[in-house]
Amino acid sequence: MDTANDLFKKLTFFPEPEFREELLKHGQVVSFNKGDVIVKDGQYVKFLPIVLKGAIRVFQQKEDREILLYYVKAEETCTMSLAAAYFNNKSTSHGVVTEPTELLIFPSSLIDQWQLKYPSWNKYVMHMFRRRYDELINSFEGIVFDHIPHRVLEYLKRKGLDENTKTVHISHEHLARELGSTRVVISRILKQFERDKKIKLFRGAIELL
Amino acid sequence: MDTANDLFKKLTFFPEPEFREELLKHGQVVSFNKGDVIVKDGQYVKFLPIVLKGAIRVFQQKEDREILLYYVKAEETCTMSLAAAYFNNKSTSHGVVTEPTELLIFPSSLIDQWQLKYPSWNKYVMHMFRRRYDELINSFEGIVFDHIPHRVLEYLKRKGLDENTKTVHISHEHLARELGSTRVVISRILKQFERDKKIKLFRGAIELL
DNA sequence: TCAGCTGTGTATCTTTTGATACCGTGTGGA
DNA sequence: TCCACACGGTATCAAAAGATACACAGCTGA
Repeated sequence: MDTANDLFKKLTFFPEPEFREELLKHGQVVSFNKGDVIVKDGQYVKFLPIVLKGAIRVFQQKEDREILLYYVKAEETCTMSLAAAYFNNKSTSHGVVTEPTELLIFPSSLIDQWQLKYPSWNKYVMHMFRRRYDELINSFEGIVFDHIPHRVLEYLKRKGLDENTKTVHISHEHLARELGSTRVVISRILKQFERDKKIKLFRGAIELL
Repeated sequence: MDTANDLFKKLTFFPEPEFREELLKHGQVVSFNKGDVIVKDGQYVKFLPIVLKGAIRVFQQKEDREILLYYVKAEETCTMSLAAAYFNNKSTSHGVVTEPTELLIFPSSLIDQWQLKYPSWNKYVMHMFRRRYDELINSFEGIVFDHIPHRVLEYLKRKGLDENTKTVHISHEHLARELGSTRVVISRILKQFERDKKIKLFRGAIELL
């Protein structure tokens, strides 16, 4: 079992000794459980998180639907929070923990100094921005070009790989939210997949064949 | 009539004298005409552009359709180029000039130094990333939630505002590309708008009422 | 144990969008 | 002048996705 300190040590992409000292000095390790809300739309971002373990689901809410932006996973940070913190803006997104999660959090006020002082941080930030942008383009592409059945299958496969399992635990309702569709449509598609022997359906779970 | 030097002077958001000197020393002003290709998918990005006047349309191409990412307008830079240059990656997008355009271009190799040396550049980069990301989210939202007619109207209104005119010069075909749809669909929708007295159609142009 | 909630299956209907095809009508250049 | 080509109108057909409604099963807490 890793301690928070072990996890911290894994952040090897910040090599500058001086920086690592600062990270330790100002950083604070905090734990969250599934469902905990990290940030809400409209709040100022006082702390910037780096995920040590677990995942944060970041999304925007419009009327009754939501737009999934990305998941912040181990070693990553939340670019929406980063930008909001950097510019002292309110958050425009929600961040919710989806599994037991440990975060390393820093006062937002440090960010702009780090940007100038530590090349590795600078690179890290650029990398995260680039990555999030590419992810969003990908989703975008998916919506524009691919039909929902295709996207459903993609989602399930990726989730299966990520969690290294053949059984994905998710409700049709939730799956619909992830893909920006509605429950009935997803149920219909999944049932067809089951008839095609591509998956097997259970209450709250889907087995990949 | 502004000279390129006048235009350069407008970049007041880079106040550091030392930085301005460097900008002048390494920067080069180049002109392009409508249709000129600035970057292509697969090319290395050797120069980073800041638009002084005009606009660059940045998009990705997949099979026969394209995804519009953004327009780089005056005082802006192209984040895709920036990221590609920073990481020495090949470009994954195309950039094409859509009107007579003047660019200030810099050798890509300078970017990471600037990031650390000049706070104003750092802020500028963060700002651009933030902005592009928000733009993409907006398009995303549009596609997920809004029907095409709504998006067509939005597009026309915004374009009308941008160019301070009631008559937008664009073909149905081109409009379809901008919105990721097809010509027939757009023609159908526009015709309906005309019947509803929302617009008036001309060959190659649309008047807003 | 029973009420109520969540999760799922399914039918019906409508709307939206896309695909294809065909036909005009300007327009600019040979 | 005439032809090729870009532009635009429209009809027809099909597919995709959403909305709504209803039924029923499993689970959970009072």
